Amino acid sequence: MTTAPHILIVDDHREIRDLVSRLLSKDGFRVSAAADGRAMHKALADGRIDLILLDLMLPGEDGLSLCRGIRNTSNTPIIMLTAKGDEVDRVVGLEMGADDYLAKPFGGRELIARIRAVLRRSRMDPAAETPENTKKKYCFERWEFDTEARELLRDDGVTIALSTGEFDLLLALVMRPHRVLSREQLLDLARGRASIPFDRSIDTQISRLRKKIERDPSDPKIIKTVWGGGYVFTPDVREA
Amino acid sequence: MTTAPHILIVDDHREIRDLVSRLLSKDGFRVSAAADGRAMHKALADGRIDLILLDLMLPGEDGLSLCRGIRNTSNTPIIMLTAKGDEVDRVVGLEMGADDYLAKPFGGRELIARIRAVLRRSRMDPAAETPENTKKKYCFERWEFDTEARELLRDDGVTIALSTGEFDLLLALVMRPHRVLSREQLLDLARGRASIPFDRSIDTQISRLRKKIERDPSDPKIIKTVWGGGYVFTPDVREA
DNA sequence: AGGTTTTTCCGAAGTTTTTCCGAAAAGGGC
DNA sequence: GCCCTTTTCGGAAAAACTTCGGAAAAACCT
Repeated sequence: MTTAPHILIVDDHREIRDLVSRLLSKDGFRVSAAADGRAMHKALADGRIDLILLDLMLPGEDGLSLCRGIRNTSNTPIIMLTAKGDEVDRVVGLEMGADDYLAKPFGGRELIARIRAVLRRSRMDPAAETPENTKKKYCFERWEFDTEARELLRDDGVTIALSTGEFDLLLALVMRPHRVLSREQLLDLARGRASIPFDRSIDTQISRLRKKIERDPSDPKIIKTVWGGGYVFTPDVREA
Repeated sequence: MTTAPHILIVDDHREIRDLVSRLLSKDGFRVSAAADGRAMHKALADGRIDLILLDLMLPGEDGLSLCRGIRNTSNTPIIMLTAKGDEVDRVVGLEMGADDYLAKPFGGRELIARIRAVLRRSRMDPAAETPENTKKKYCFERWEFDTEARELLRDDGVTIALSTGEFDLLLALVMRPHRVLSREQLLDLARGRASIPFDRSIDTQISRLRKKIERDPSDPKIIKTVWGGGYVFTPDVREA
């Protein structure tokens, strides 16, 4: 994140606008406020807005309609705010193109958590431009891990091919050396999914990775097991 | 969560405290109670609290101010309790960092539902980085305790691996140096569970920890025994 | 089909808890 | 202070419990 995200709060109640503004600025966001659709469009035209908090109930043109309007011209993330946790509203809101939905009253921390989540998703979405892909090669021990060719090159010239899963897992590990990563974290980092109760797929994958990179897979030196914790990538990593 | 969440009720009325305590224990929660801010801070320091029920009106420092204070040092979820459903209070409460808000009188069902909801949310909060977790390393005596790699590094370069239990226990101690901690507290802090009558598991764990970090495990200098009291972590701890 | 990934399964390995007993510390009477 | 009793602690050993590794089979994906 290079600069603080700019959030636009659209709500006709002054207290809510003030409250949210204070909450968000205190957390380091830049904030603008608008009381109605007109003001919102003006704010959108004026500056780069990273996310819109949009009240469902607004005088004049309501939130749903504004939401649809915004979606026609941009895909700025939108979080809908609504007075009651009405399920129908939620479905409609998400259909209209909102990215998330929050019922009032909401805790400040929840609001911020949701904003972060939506921003994270929206930033990842346009694919490609993650820091993970910018680096080309990682060196550790006797290996050179080429993320472009998606293969491992040993110092004696031997090349080892990696499957997609092996590649993703190794990348997740190599980017976070010396840190214990739980299976859950690894699953999230390497596969982007949550774990189910008795998920052993990470173990299997680790096992296959070890067979490829460890000198003695039964006594691993590179990827160590932390009993009850997860796995650690222990060597120092040199980026190239 | 593997064990029952520990809830702290802060209210100056004895009846409320007792009522809520009974209500929550019956539902399987572990409960502590505090009558004022002082007692609250003590309870927070003494054990692992998963959620705080905080009355808005308290003698001495009021709930809002306490809430803000807590937020400065941790992000333990807070549910505010208030005598009247006053809108202003709620706005202020949420701004101060409360996660939810409940007007008295409230039903037991509702209280428990709200608690569950807040706990669920806080558990999946991706930004659940408490100040405790942000700290990476603790130094004491000849040791550097790396909480990310989950290992101990001695000044002569030797590294010692720690099991989950040893790690949790050492972390609980290191975060509270110079304080006598009872077995019960340690069990709560390190394992998040209550103790059973003749529980010696903490003793055994301490013994194993001593073998790893004490120069002479039979004459411990770092983790000292307080006869009839518990254990103290005596060295100064430097956070890094 | 062919390679890859996930799930299942169970023995192996590692950890934690409980049990148990002798040792050490406090308390009390003399 | 000294001896005896009671309580608490340390740590070895055993038991109980969890987690891990890896083979094999099933599912998945093109």
